[in-house]
Amino acid sequence: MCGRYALALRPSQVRQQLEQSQMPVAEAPDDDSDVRQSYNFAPGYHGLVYRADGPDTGGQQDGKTESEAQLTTEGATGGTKYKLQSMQWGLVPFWTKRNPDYGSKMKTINCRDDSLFEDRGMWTTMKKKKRCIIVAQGFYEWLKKNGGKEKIPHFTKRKDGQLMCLAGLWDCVQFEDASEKLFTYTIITTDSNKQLNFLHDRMPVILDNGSDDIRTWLDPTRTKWSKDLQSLLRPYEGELECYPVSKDVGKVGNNSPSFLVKPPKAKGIPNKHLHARSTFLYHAATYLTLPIMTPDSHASSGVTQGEKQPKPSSHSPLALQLGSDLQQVSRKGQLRLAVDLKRSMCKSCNTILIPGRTATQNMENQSRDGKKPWADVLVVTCNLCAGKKRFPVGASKQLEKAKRKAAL
DNA sequence: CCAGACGTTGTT
DNA sequence: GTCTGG
DNA sequence: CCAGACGTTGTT
DNA sequence: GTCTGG
Repeated sequence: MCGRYALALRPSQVRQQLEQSQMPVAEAPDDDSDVRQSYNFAPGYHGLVYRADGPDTGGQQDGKTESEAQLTTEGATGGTKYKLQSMQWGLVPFWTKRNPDYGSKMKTINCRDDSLFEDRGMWTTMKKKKRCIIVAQGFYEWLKKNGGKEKIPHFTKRKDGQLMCLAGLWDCVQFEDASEKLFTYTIITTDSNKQLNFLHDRMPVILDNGSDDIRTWLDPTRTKWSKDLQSLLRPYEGELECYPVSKDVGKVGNNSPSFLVKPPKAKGIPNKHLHARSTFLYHAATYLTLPIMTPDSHASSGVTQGEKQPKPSSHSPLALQLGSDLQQVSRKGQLRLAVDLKRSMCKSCNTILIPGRTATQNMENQSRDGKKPWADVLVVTCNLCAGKKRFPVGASKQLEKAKRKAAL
Protein backbone atom coordinates (compact mmCIF):
# COMPACT_ATOMS: atom_id res chain seq x y z
CA MET A 1 0.00 0.00 0.00
CA CYS A 2 1.02 3.53 -0.59
CA GLY A 3 3.29 2.75 -3.50
CA ARG A 4 2.47 5.85 -5.50
CA TYR A 5 1.62 9.41 -4.59
CA ALA A 6 1.43 12.94 -5.94
CA LEU A 7 3.88 15.77 -5.35
CA ALA A 8 3.92 18.11 -8.30
CA LEU A 9 4.84 21.26 -6.40
CA ARG A 10 8.17 23.04 -6.46
CA PRO A 11 10.14 22.91 -3.20
CA SER A 12 9.55 26.64 -2.75
CA GLN A 13 5.81 26.14 -2.96
CA VAL A 14 5.95 23.28 -0.47
CA ARG A 15 8.03 25.44 1.85
CA GLN A 16 5.52 28.23 1.66
CA GLN A 17 2.56 25.96 2.37
CA LEU A 18 4.25 24.29 5.33
CA GLU A 19 5.21 27.60 6.86
CA GLN A 20 1.61 28.71 6.61
CA SER A 21 0.67 25.84 8.88
CA GLN A 22 3.20 26.41 11.68
CA MET A 23 5.89 24.19 10.21
CA PRO A 24 9.08 26.25 9.93
CA VAL A 25 11.50 25.50 7.12
CA ALA A 26 15.03 26.74 7.75
CA GLU A 27 16.44 25.18 4.61
CA ALA A 28 15.06 23.62 1.42
CA PRO A 29 16.35 22.25 -1.88
CA ASP A 30 16.39 24.62 -4.84
CA ASP A 31 13.49 24.46 -7.24
CA ASP A 32 15.85 23.07 -9.87
CA SER A 33 17.24 20.34 -7.61
CA ASP A 34 16.78 16.64 -8.25
CA VAL A 35 13.43 16.59 -6.44
CA ARG A 36 10.90 15.08 -8.80
CA GLN A 37 7.74 17.04 -9.36
CA SER A 38 5.14 14.56 -10.45
CA TYR A 39 1.46 13.74 -10.23
CA ASN A 40 2.66 10.16 -10.56
CA PHE A 41 5.41 9.86 -7.98
CA ALA A 42 6.89 6.35 -7.91
CA PRO A 43 9.39 4.42 -5.78
CA GLY A 44 12.97 5.34 -6.56
CA TYR A 45 12.14 8.98 -7.25
CA HIS A 46 13.63 11.81 -5.24
CA GLY A 47 10.95 13.28 -2.99
CA LEU A 48 10.72 15.94 -0.31
CA VAL A 49 11.29 14.98 3.29
CA TYR A 50 10.71 17.29 6.29
CA ARG A 51 12.83 16.64 9.35
CA ALA A 52 14.60 18.16 12.31
CA ASP A 53 18.11 19.24 11.44
CA GLY A 54 20.87 17.14 12.93
CA PRO A 55 23.62 14.70 12.10
CA ASP A 56 23.24 12.52 9.00
CA THR A 57 24.81 9.57 10.75
CA GLY A 58 24.92 8.41 14.34
CA GLY A 59 21.80 6.35 14.83
CA GLN A 60 23.91 3.42 15.89
CA GLN A 61 25.43 4.32 19.23
CA ASP A 62 22.61 4.56 21.67
CA GLY A 63 23.57 3.89 25.29
CA LYS A 64 25.56 7.06 25.94
CA THR A 65 23.40 9.49 24.03
CA GLU A 66 21.76 10.59 27.29
CA SER A 67 24.24 13.38 28.02
CA GLU A 68 24.40 14.19 24.35
CA ALA A 69 20.62 14.55 24.30
CA GLN A 70 20.75 16.79 27.38
CA LEU A 71 23.04 19.18 25.59
CA THR A 72 20.79 19.41 22.58
CA THR A 73 17.70 19.81 24.74
CA GLU A 74 18.48 23.35 25.86
CA GLY A 75 18.90 24.39 22.27
CA ALA A 76 15.98 22.22 21.18
CA THR A 77 13.20 23.71 23.27
CA GLY A 78 12.84 26.63 20.92
CA GLY A 79 15.90 26.20 18.79
CA THR A 80 15.24 23.08 16.77
CA LYS A 81 15.64 23.77 13.12
CA TYR A 82 13.58 21.92 10.59
CA LYS A 83 14.42 21.46 6.97
CA LEU A 84 13.19 20.06 3.71
CA GLN A 85 15.54 17.65 2.04
CA SER A 86 15.64 15.67 -1.18
CA MET A 87 15.76 11.92 -0.58
CA GLN A 88 15.12 8.79 -2.59
CA TRP A 89 12.01 6.68 -1.93
CA GLY A 90 13.00 3.16 -0.79
CA LEU A 91 15.00 3.02 2.40
CA VAL A 92 18.55 1.71 2.39
CA PRO A 93 19.94 1.30 5.96
CA PHE A 94 23.24 2.99 6.81
CA TRP A 95 25.00 -0.36 7.38
CA THR A 96 24.46 -1.52 3.80
CA LYS A 97 27.78 -2.19 2.08
CA ARG A 98 26.88 -2.25 -1.60
CA ASN A 99 24.00 -0.85 -3.59
CA PRO A 100 21.18 -3.30 -2.86
CA ASP A 101 19.39 -5.18 -5.60
CA TYR A 102 16.19 -3.91 -6.98
CA GLY A 103 13.93 -6.31 -5.12
CA SER A 104 15.08 -5.45 -1.63
CA LYS A 105 14.98 -1.72 -2.36
CA MET A 106 11.37 -1.89 -3.41
CA LYS A 107 10.38 -3.74 -0.29
CA THR A 108 11.40 -0.85 1.92
CA ILE A 109 9.19 1.81 0.39
CA ASN A 110 6.84 1.13 3.30
CA CYS A 111 7.34 0.22 6.96
CA ARG A 112 4.54 -1.46 8.89
CA ASP A 113 3.73 0.36 12.13
CA ASP A 114 3.62 -2.91 14.05
CA SER A 115 7.14 -3.82 12.96
CA LEU A 116 8.34 -0.85 15.02
CA PHE A 117 6.79 -2.19 18.21
CA GLU A 118 9.52 -4.70 18.95
CA ASP A 119 12.98 -3.31 19.47
CA ARG A 120 14.74 -5.32 16.82
CA GLY A 121 14.90 -5.62 13.08
CA MET A 122 16.07 -3.28 10.40
CA TRP A 123 14.15 -0.21 11.64
CA THR A 124 15.50 -0.18 15.20
CA THR A 125 18.24 2.33 14.64
CA MET A 126 16.37 4.93 12.64
CA LYS A 127 13.12 4.85 14.55
CA LYS A 128 15.00 6.49 17.40
CA LYS A 129 16.85 9.23 15.57
CA LYS A 130 15.65 9.41 12.00
CA ARG A 131 11.96 10.12 11.97
CA CYS A 132 10.59 12.37 9.27
CA ILE A 133 7.56 13.59 7.41
CA ILE A 134 7.06 12.84 3.73
CA VAL A 135 5.25 15.64 1.96
CA ALA A 136 2.56 14.73 -0.57
CA GLN A 137 -0.52 16.19 -2.17
CA GLY A 138 -2.23 12.84 -1.72
CA PHE A 139 -1.69 9.18 -2.50
CA TYR A 140 -3.01 6.55 -4.90
CA GLU A 141 -4.48 3.20 -4.13
CA TRP A 142 -5.83 0.67 -6.63
CA LEU A 143 -9.22 -0.80 -5.83
CA LYS A 144 -9.31 -4.41 -6.97
CA LYS A 145 -12.51 -5.66 -8.52
CA ASN A 146 -13.60 -9.00 -9.98
CA GLY A 147 -11.10 -10.90 -7.91
CA GLY A 148 -8.21 -8.66 -8.84
CA LYS A 149 -8.83 -8.63 -12.59
CA GLU A 150 -9.80 -5.00 -12.73
CA LYS A 151 -7.88 -2.31 -10.86
CA ILE A 152 -9.29 1.16 -10.49
CA PRO A 153 -6.90 3.79 -9.18
CA HIS A 154 -8.22 6.09 -6.44
CA PHE A 155 -6.69 9.33 -5.24
CA THR A 156 -6.91 10.29 -1.58
CA LYS A 157 -6.22 13.77 -0.26
CA ARG A 158 -7.01 15.91 2.76
CA LYS A 159 -10.44 17.46 2.67
CA ASP A 160 -9.04 20.80 3.86
CA GLY A 161 -6.73 20.97 0.85
CA GLN A 162 -3.52 21.15 2.88
CA LEU A 163 -0.45 19.17 1.99
CA MET A 164 -0.51 15.65 3.35
CA CYS A 165 2.11 14.91 6.00
CA LEU A 166 3.01 11.23 6.06
CA ALA A 167 4.99 9.73 8.92
CA GLY A 168 8.23 8.18 7.75
CA LEU A 169 11.79 7.18 8.54
CA TRP A 170 14.95 8.14 6.71
CA ASP A 171 18.57 7.10 6.66
CA CYS A 172 21.88 8.02 5.12
CA VAL A 173 24.37 5.54 3.70
CA GLN A 174 27.69 5.71 1.95
CA PHE A 175 28.61 2.56 0.01
CA GLU A 176 32.18 1.34 0.07
CA ASP A 177 34.26 3.20 -2.51
CA ALA A 178 31.43 5.63 -3.18
CA SER A 179 32.01 9.33 -2.91
CA GLU A 180 28.44 10.44 -2.35
CA LYS A 181 26.08 9.85 0.53
CA LEU A 182 22.71 8.39 -0.30
CA PHE A 183 19.62 9.63 1.55
CA THR A 184 16.54 7.42 1.41
CA TYR A 185 13.15 7.19 3.11
CA THR A 186 10.22 4.93 3.84
CA ILE A 187 6.54 5.67 4.52
CA ILE A 188 4.95 4.11 7.59
CA THR A 189 1.69 2.24 7.07
CA THR A 190 -1.02 1.30 9.53
CA ASP A 191 -4.53 -0.18 9.44
CA SER A 192 -6.83 1.80 7.20
CA ASN A 193 -9.53 3.93 8.77
CA LYS A 194 -13.26 3.44 8.31
CA GLN A 195 -13.40 5.73 5.32
CA LEU A 196 -10.75 3.92 3.29
CA ASN A 197 -11.62 0.42 4.35
CA PHE A 198 -13.52 -0.22 1.12
CA LEU A 199 -10.33 0.48 -0.79
CA HIS A 200 -7.68 -1.35 1.16
CA ASP A 201 -6.83 -2.65 4.61
CA ARG A 202 -3.72 -0.49 5.01
CA MET A 203 -3.05 3.23 4.71
CA PRO A 204 -0.12 5.56 5.35
CA VAL A 205 0.11 7.27 8.75
CA ILE A 206 -1.14 10.83 8.25
CA LEU A 207 -0.27 13.50 10.80
CA ASP A 208 -1.99 16.88 10.97
CA ASN A 209 -0.03 19.86 9.70
CA GLY A 210 1.48 21.92 12.50
CA SER A 211 0.08 19.62 15.19
CA ASP A 212 1.66 18.54 18.46
CA ASP A 213 1.75 15.06 16.99
CA ILE A 214 4.14 16.26 14.29
CA ARG A 215 6.30 18.11 16.82
CA THR A 216 6.47 14.95 18.91
CA TRP A 217 7.24 12.77 15.91
CA LEU A 218 10.07 15.02 14.76
CA ASP A 219 11.43 15.86 18.23
CA PRO A 220 15.17 15.08 17.99
CA THR A 221 15.49 14.89 21.78
CA ARG A 222 13.28 11.81 21.88
CA THR A 223 15.97 9.25 21.18
CA LYS A 224 14.15 6.40 22.87
CA TRP A 225 11.26 4.58 21.24
CA SER A 226 8.32 5.27 23.52
CA LYS A 227 4.60 4.70 23.77
CA ASP A 228 4.18 8.40 22.93
CA LEU A 229 5.78 7.80 19.56
CA GLN A 230 4.19 4.43 18.85
CA SER A 231 0.73 5.80 19.63
CA LEU A 232 1.06 8.41 16.90
CA LEU A 233 1.03 5.60 14.37
CA ARG A 234 -2.69 5.01 14.04
CA PRO A 235 -5.36 5.29 11.35
CA TYR A 236 -6.15 8.89 10.44
CA GLU A 237 -9.14 10.36 12.24
CA GLY A 238 -9.62 13.53 10.20
CA GLU A 239 -11.54 13.97 6.99
CA LEU A 240 -10.20 12.77 3.68
CA GLU A 241 -11.49 12.91 0.17
CA CYS A 242 -11.15 9.79 -1.97
CA TYR A 243 -12.32 9.22 -5.50
CA PRO A 244 -11.55 7.18 -8.63
CA VAL A 245 -9.18 8.68 -11.19
CA SER A 246 -7.92 7.89 -14.68
CA LYS A 247 -6.38 4.48 -15.22
CA ASP A 248 -3.53 6.25 -17.01
CA VAL A 249 -1.91 6.86 -13.64
CA GLY A 250 -1.02 3.16 -13.59
CA LYS A 251 1.66 3.68 -16.19
CA VAL A 252 4.62 5.24 -14.44
CA GLY A 253 5.69 7.27 -17.45
CA ASN A 254 2.40 9.16 -17.49
CA ASN A 255 2.14 12.41 -15.60
CA SER A 256 -0.83 14.70 -15.69
CA PRO A 257 -2.67 17.02 -13.32
CA SER A 258 -5.84 15.30 -14.48
CA PHE A 259 -4.87 12.43 -12.16
CA LEU A 260 -5.98 14.59 -9.25
CA VAL A 261 -9.28 15.65 -10.74
CA LYS A 262 -12.41 14.46 -9.06
CA PRO A 263 -14.90 13.00 -11.54
CA PRO A 264 -18.11 15.01 -11.90
CA LYS A 265 -21.02 13.78 -9.85
CA ALA A 266 -23.05 11.23 -11.75
CA LYS A 267 -26.17 12.81 -13.08
CA GLY A 268 -29.66 11.34 -12.96
CA ILE A 269 -29.94 8.13 -11.06
CA PRO A 270 -26.44 7.36 -9.81
CA ASN A 271 -27.02 3.76 -9.01
CA LYS A 272 -29.94 1.99 -10.57
CA HIS A 273 -29.67 -1.08 -8.42
CA LEU A 274 -29.51 0.70 -5.08
CA HIS A 275 -32.20 3.09 -6.15
CA ALA A 276 -34.53 0.24 -7.04
CA ARG A 277 -33.81 -1.42 -3.74
CA SER A 278 -34.43 1.66 -1.66
CA THR A 279 -37.71 2.46 -3.40
CA PHE A 280 -38.85 -1.10 -2.88
CA LEU A 281 -38.04 -0.93 0.83
CA TYR A 282 -39.87 2.34 1.10
CA HIS A 283 -42.96 1.01 -0.66
CA ALA A 284 -43.00 -2.11 1.46
CA ALA A 285 -42.62 -0.15 4.70
CA THR A 286 -45.34 2.26 3.64
CA TYR A 287 -47.65 -0.57 2.73
CA LEU A 288 -47.22 -2.17 6.14
CA THR A 289 -47.84 1.12 7.88
CA LEU A 290 -51.00 2.02 5.97
CA PRO A 291 -54.42 0.90 7.29
CA ILE A 292 -55.28 -2.63 6.28
CA MET A 293 -56.72 -2.84 2.82
CA THR A 294 -59.74 -4.65 1.45
CA PRO A 295 -58.07 -7.91 0.35
CA ASP A 296 -56.46 -8.09 3.74
CA SER A 297 -59.71 -7.70 5.70
CA HIS A 298 -61.01 -10.78 3.89
CA ALA A 299 -58.02 -12.74 5.04
CA SER A 300 -58.35 -11.64 8.65
CA SER A 301 -60.44 -14.68 9.73
CA GLY A 302 -63.82 -12.87 9.72
CA VAL A 303 -64.36 -12.69 13.50
CA THR A 304 -65.67 -9.30 14.58
CA GLN A 305 -66.20 -7.73 11.18
CA GLY A 306 -68.31 -4.81 12.33
CA GLU A 307 -65.83 -3.58 14.89
CA LYS A 308 -63.94 -0.40 14.18
CA GLN A 309 -60.66 -2.01 15.26
CA PRO A 310 -58.50 -2.64 12.19
CA LYS A 311 -55.65 -4.17 14.18
CA PRO A 312 -53.99 -4.06 17.58
CA SER A 313 -51.24 -1.58 16.68
CA SER A 314 -50.67 0.86 13.87
CA HIS A 315 -46.95 0.21 14.09
CA SER A 316 -45.68 -2.83 12.26
CA PRO A 317 -42.33 -4.17 13.51
CA LEU A 318 -41.54 -5.34 10.02
CA ALA A 319 -42.13 -1.85 8.66
CA LEU A 320 -39.64 -0.48 11.17
CA GLN A 321 -37.16 -3.14 10.14
CA LEU A 322 -37.58 -2.22 6.48
CA GLY A 323 -37.15 1.43 7.38
CA SER A 324 -33.92 0.72 9.13
CA ASP A 325 -32.77 -1.45 6.19
CA LEU A 326 -33.51 1.47 3.92
CA GLN A 327 -31.36 3.79 6.01
CA GLN A 328 -28.59 1.22 5.91
CA VAL A 329 -28.75 0.84 2.14
CA SER A 330 -28.54 4.59 1.79
CA ARG A 331 -25.64 4.88 4.19
CA LYS A 332 -23.54 2.01 2.91
CA GLY A 333 -24.27 2.70 -0.74
CA GLN A 334 -23.71 6.43 -0.25
CA LEU A 335 -27.06 6.89 -1.92
CA ARG A 336 -28.83 10.17 -1.44
CA LEU A 337 -32.49 9.45 -0.75
CA ALA A 338 -35.21 11.37 -2.56
CA VAL A 339 -36.28 14.45 -0.62
CA ASP A 340 -39.92 13.40 -0.27
CA LEU A 341 -38.89 9.97 0.89
CA LYS A 342 -36.56 11.34 3.51
CA ARG A 343 -39.19 13.79 4.73
CA SER A 344 -41.73 11.08 5.33
CA MET A 345 -39.54 8.96 7.60
CA CYS A 346 -38.88 9.45 11.29
CA LYS A 347 -35.17 10.07 11.61
CA SER A 348 -34.95 8.44 15.05
CA CYS A 349 -37.10 5.32 14.76
CA ASN A 350 -37.58 4.95 10.97
CA THR A 351 -41.36 4.91 11.18
CA ILE A 352 -43.10 5.93 7.97
CA LEU A 353 -44.80 9.14 9.04
CA ILE A 354 -48.41 9.21 7.93
CA PRO A 355 -50.35 12.13 9.41
CA GLY A 356 -53.35 10.85 11.34
CA ARG A 357 -51.93 7.35 11.63
CA THR A 358 -48.34 7.26 12.77
CA ALA A 359 -47.80 10.99 13.12
CA THR A 360 -49.56 14.17 14.11
CA GLN A 361 -48.92 17.46 12.46
CA ASN A 362 -49.58 21.00 13.46
CA MET A 363 -48.47 24.49 12.64
CA GLU A 364 -46.17 26.45 14.88
CA ASN A 365 -45.29 30.09 14.80
CA GLN A 366 -42.56 31.35 17.09
CA SER A 367 -43.07 35.00 16.26
CA ARG A 368 -44.89 37.25 18.71
CA ASP A 369 -48.66 36.65 18.50
CA GLY A 370 -48.02 34.72 15.32
CA LYS A 371 -48.06 38.01 13.51
CA LYS A 372 -45.46 36.94 11.00
CA PRO A 373 -46.97 34.43 8.62
CA TRP A 374 -43.58 33.81 7.06
CA ALA A 375 -42.44 32.29 10.34
CA ASP A 376 -44.91 29.42 10.03
CA VAL A 377 -43.35 26.05 10.68
CA LEU A 378 -44.99 22.70 10.04
CA VAL A 379 -44.19 20.27 12.86
CA VAL A 380 -44.65 16.57 12.30
CA THR A 381 -44.45 14.46 15.45
CA CYS A 382 -43.83 10.73 15.34
CA ASN A 383 -46.48 8.93 17.41
CA LEU A 384 -44.11 6.12 18.25
CA CYS A 385 -41.00 7.87 19.50
CA ALA A 386 -42.17 11.48 19.67
CA GLY A 387 -39.38 12.54 17.31
CA LYS A 388 -40.16 15.81 15.58
CA LYS A 389 -39.53 17.09 12.08
CA ARG A 390 -39.88 20.78 11.31
CA PHE A 391 -40.50 22.21 7.89
CA PRO A 392 -40.41 25.93 7.23
CA VAL A 393 -43.38 26.96 5.19
CA GLY A 394 -42.05 30.35 4.07
CA ALA A 395 -40.78 30.39 0.50
CA SER A 396 -37.44 32.15 1.07
CA LYS A 397 -35.34 29.00 1.48
CA GLN A 398 -36.80 27.42 -1.60
CA LEU A 399 -35.76 30.44 -3.62
CA GLU A 400 -32.17 30.17 -2.37
CA LYS A 401 -32.07 26.56 -3.33
CA ALA A 402 -33.40 27.24 -6.80
CA LYS A 403 -30.75 29.90 -7.27
CA ARG A 404 -27.98 27.53 -6.26
CA LYS A 405 -29.26 24.87 -8.58
CA ALA A 406 -29.31 27.33 -11.47
CA ALA A 407 -25.71 28.28 -10.77
CA LEU A 408 -24.49 24.74 -11.28
C1' DC B 1 32.20 -18.70 16.29
C1' DC B 2 30.38 -17.15 11.35
C1' DA B 3 26.74 -16.40 7.94
C1' DG B 4 22.80 -14.37 6.77
C1' DA B 5 18.80 -11.82 7.44
C1' DC B 6 16.94 -7.53 8.40
C1' DG B 7 11.22 -5.61 4.43
C1' DT B 8 5.97 -5.10 2.39
C1' DT B 9 1.94 -6.27 -0.28
C1' DG B 10 -1.06 -9.36 -2.06
C1' DT B 11 -2.84 -13.78 -3.12
C1' DT B 12 -3.90 -18.52 -2.15
C1' DG C 1 24.56 -2.39 13.16
C1' DT C 2 22.37 -6.22 15.54
C1' DC C 3 20.02 -10.28 16.10
C1' DT C 4 19.09 -15.32 14.98
C1' DG C 5 20.16 -19.89 13.53
C1' DG C 6 23.39 -23.38 12.96
C1' DC D 1 2.60 0.71 -6.42
C1' DC D 2 1.67 -0.87 -11.78
C1' DA D 3 3.15 -2.02 -16.51
C1' DG D 4 5.76 -4.53 -19.31
C1' DA D 5 9.15 -7.73 -20.45
C1' DC D 6 10.49 -12.34 -20.38
C1' DG D 7 14.63 -15.22 -25.97
C1' DT D 8 18.17 -16.66 -29.76
C1' DT D 9 20.40 -16.92 -34.25
C1' DG D 10 21.44 -14.90 -38.16
C1' DT D 11 20.79 -11.56 -41.67
C1' DT D 12 20.30 -6.71 -43.22
C1' DG E 1 4.62 -16.67 -12.83
C1' DT E 2 8.37 -13.50 -11.81
C1' DC E 3 11.46 -10.02 -12.35
C1' DT E 4 12.72 -5.13 -13.70
C1' DG E 5 12.10 -0.27 -14.57
C1' DG E 6 10.03 3.99 -13.33
